[in-house]
Amino acid sequence: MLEKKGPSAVEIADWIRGQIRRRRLVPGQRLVEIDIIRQTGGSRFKVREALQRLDAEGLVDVEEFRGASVRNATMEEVRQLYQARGAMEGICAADFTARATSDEKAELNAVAEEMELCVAGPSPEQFARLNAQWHNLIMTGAGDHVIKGIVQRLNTPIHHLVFETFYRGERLRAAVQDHRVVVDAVMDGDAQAAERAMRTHVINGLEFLSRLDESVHFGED
Amino acid sequence: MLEKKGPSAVEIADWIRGQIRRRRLVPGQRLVEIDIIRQTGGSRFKVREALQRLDAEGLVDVEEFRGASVRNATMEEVRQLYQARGAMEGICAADFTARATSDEKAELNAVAEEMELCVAGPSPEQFARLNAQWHNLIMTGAGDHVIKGIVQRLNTPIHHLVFETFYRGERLRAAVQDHRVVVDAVMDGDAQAAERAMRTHVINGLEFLSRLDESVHFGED
DNA sequence: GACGACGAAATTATTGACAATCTCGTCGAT
DNA sequence: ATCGACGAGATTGTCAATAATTTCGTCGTC
Repeated sequence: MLEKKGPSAVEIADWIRGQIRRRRLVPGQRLVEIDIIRQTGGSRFKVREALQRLDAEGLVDVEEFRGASVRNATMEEVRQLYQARGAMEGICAADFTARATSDEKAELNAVAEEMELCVAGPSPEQFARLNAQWHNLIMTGAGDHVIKGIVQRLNTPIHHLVFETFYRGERLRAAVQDHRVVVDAVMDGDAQAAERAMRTHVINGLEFLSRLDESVHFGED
Repeated sequence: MLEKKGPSAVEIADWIRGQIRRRRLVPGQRLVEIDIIRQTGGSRFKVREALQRLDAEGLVDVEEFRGASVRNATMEEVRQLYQARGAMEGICAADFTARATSDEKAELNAVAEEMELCVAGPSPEQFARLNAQWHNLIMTGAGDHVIKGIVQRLNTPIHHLVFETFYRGERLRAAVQDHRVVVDAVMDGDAQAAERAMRTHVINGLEFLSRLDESVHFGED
């Protein structure tokens, strides 16, 4: 799976995180050490260290003598993760407005325009890729690398939920409109407005998800 | 050190985190496995798992074949941690306003009043204890346990910095005033105002620290 | 005296064997 | 047929021995 002779604990954790993001590992599923050792080629020490890292992140649950399993986030937990993410990405939007170069702002605008075209095409994967690129551009251009790291860790448990919403055309259209408001504020140099718009955008995603949850309850096991 | 026969990785991590918070372990200092094993009574496995947890938190730096050392936060890192903390505690203040019981609000007010009396007495430890209690009351009463967990993890690298500011009378008086504004907004039921006030309060702490840093540079090694 | 190669000491990483614990199916008594 | 005790298998926890790597002091050469 990994070509190097000895993957580090971080690399193994990344691998497991990737499996969870792709839904190859689903909430509640047990993570048996031996299987991970076989699939990653890591030593037992490294695998257990990786599991502890993920437990510290809140992504898996490690219990004494019972091993690790993928944690199942409750709707309340999801709500708080979205709230936190909205607040932190809001900060980044404000910092981006104040600190990003004009090249970076132009690129942000370009990606937003590409997403506007992508709304029509029925490709959630493409839209999700552009969406991640757009959000990352802002956090990187803002220079808030610490906050970016926090957001990305917070995102893992809700990653598939975000993706889920991209199958709904109404959500795509709303997201594109939200992005436009953010980009406009950035271009105007209005940091406060950019922050508000970004936070609103993320909370909109949460509320869309809540309505979905009420009718479908796809997050249970 | 710990009375139980086998402390878990979480307990060892807590112990190390406590040592760092008390400045018994300072940034740059190396964490030798054998020493931690002797002091905590944990097994080698558990100690290494604990170090990985702390590395995931960003509190220590684990390098291949070189072991762990306490990370040294830059001023820019501190700024981002404060920004994130301010945003998240702001959310909690809003949620507290909307969701806390009147008993909890009364207790918050009581602690704030106790702090006002404590400004005169020259006991930074007592003030710090009350301060932590006040902030925790809000996060707990808001029901935002996930966010509370995030904030507490973010806080560790800057804990001693916060404490440092409590030796300055001007900071104590300013903090007490900030708290008063938050409590008033909570009592008025104005969630938005509570959020703004809380965020301002945390950012004020950061700015006080920045001014301190410019003149003293006590954070270097 | 400065510089670099060498090697001993310290520390971390890996491995295998074994102990402790949990899970789950089976069997027997009522 | 139902319930509980028992035990085999699976999985995790611990320990000790060894390998791999870094660190740092020493020595020799220029």
